[in-house]
Amino acid sequence: MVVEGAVAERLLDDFRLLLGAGVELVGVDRERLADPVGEGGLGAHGTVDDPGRQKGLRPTGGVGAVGTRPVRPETDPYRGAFAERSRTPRMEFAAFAERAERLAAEPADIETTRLVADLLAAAGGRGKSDDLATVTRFLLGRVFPAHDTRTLDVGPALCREAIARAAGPNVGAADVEERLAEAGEIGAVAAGFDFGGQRGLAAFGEGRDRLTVAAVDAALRELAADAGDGSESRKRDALFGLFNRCEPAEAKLLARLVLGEMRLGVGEGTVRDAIAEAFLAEASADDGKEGNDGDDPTLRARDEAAAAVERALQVTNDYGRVAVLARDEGLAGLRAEGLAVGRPVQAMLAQAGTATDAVEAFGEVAVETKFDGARVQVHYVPESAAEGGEGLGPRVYSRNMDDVTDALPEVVEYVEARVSVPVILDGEVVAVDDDGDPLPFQEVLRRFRRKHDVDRMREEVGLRLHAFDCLHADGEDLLDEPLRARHDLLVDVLPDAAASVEFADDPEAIEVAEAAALDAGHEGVMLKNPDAAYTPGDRGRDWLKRKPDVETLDAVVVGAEWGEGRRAELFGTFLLGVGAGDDEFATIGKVATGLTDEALADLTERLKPHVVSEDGTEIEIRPEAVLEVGYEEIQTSPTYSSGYALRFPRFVGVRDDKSVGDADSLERVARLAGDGAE
DNA sequence: GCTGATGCGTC
DNA sequence: GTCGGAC
DNA sequence: GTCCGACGACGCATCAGC
Repeated sequence: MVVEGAVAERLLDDFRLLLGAGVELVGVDRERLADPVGEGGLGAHGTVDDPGRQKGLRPTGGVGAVGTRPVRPETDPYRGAFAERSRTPRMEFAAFAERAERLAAEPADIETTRLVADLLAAAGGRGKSDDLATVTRFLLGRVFPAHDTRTLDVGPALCREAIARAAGPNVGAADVEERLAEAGEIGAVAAGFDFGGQRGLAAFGEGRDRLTVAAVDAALRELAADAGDGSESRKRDALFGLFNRCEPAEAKLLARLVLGEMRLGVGEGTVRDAIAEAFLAEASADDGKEGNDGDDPTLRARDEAAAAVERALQVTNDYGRVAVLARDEGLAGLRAEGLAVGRPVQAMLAQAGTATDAVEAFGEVAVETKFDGARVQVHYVPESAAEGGEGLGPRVYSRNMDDVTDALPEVVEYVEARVSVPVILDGEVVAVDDDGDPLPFQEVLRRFRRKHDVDRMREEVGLRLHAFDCLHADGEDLLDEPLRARHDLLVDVLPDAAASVEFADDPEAIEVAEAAALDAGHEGVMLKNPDAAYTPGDRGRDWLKRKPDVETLDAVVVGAEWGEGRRAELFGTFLLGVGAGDDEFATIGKVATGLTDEALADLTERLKPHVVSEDGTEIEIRPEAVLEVGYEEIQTSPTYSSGYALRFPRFVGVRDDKSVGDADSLERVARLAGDGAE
């Protein structure tokens, strides 16, 4: 184990604190001591959550801060919760790993939810420990909640190196890579080495050096906070130290955790339901007396509990926090987590659908332009509208709730100039040229998360906000209002600038609108239910997105990569080329989706004999097979030799009727890229 | 100071 | 983002 | 319907290494 100076210092502090506080050493559960001493005290204190250590702003709201009161980005509602961390037994990382194994092995949804609920209950029995938030996030492969700017900055490469080091002097990064190719999954690779488990630091506390969930969490938070010169090797050291203390099952979980790929078959939906099941069961039971199958009160209560958890997640986007809230404050506490200006909400999402689908489902359809940009949410409390307090300058959040305000001064100015009441707006930021015409999505990317030279780039690529929804206006929360009403209010708060909507009740009219949108250079149209509420985070049927049917290209397979996970035994990706004369092929991208298991197996078998060379993950394949590949758009590419790449490539079929010479040519691709018409 | 590798987040 | 598979 | 995982391209930020 490597203990950095700061950690060591804190360890000592921690110990002094314990003694200084007059904690009785006699008769104290030995586990209470084993934690701060044996494992280095990494997780035994609240300092890791010190807001001062954060890289960026963490704009949040106080509990129940509904209405127009701005929430200062500087406040941190987590502080209180973590300040009271108890020094009580912690869940061992091995125990978590063991339960994770069982989860991964469980195929049935309902049983999975129960297992997760059990795990949450074990991690956070009320008043016993505070592993609940951590375990909840870990289950989803996260150390930090989604709405938190911190990142580990540890990816596959660094992880492999750390594993190699922990595996011993005879193991190099290349060996790890080889095993990865074999196993198809980093967790299995990590579990395959003997890292020494708990033997390493047996000197401490009679061999009690087992990793705890809290220790892993704290170590990863330390690691995330590191930056600057030498940080990469320090991160590698830290990770190495952790692996060194891992039994195989723990190593597997740790590797997956740092890469955010838990592969437990447990996602957000499962955790959401499990939180309700674990901590709101009493609420359900209270309501549920007798059962009549039509409207079973037990079921209704369960739905209510799940709904309360869901709503709290929509506004906080922090699974750990919501789990704690559900446990400690129940339904009432969850329901108190309302909308707050200054705290981003999950964005409402759309499914694919056609004009006919929309008309059939909604009758009258709200038709909007689908812009090819980046989704943003704008929160603003004008100085003049702040009740007594200060206003909140416009804050702009990405779909993932990252604060992107600084990169988008146009949006800030635009909103400041027009809006005079507190608002939460939903919209899309698009890149535009000097005439205001839309530019390709790639141009948006050049601006979106930029930190440097924002003003200079502004001259080159302009941005424009198209606001299309309003979640809060002048003290009123609008989530439950129908789209129609929300749009009316949007027009009220942004008089000359709200994105336009037109209403249509037949598919032909919608198609006309779609053609007009495409003609103007946009991506397609959104078809929305005018009577639907705004359901954050939901990809339901109330919003449909309609884009032109995919175009296809016949391309030659010139390479492949081995798959991971369920595709470990197969090629998972195919490198594509188009004819560039003289039996040469210029690469134009890779395709990996759209293949059924069967098609993938067939292609793998068929192409294996044509493998020319294998270099790490890269496999070169003799041009032999032609694939029909669908795509959304042809982009210019700095990566591929053709100079072009396909956006959203997907496998459509094998063109057995075509030889490689009949595949599409670079010439044709260039023509298609030119103006979309041949 | 520059370049390439790596990681992250947008679609 | 897209898509297939499992439930 | 919903959830989950196995994957695509791009551009910016950051760090290592020259």
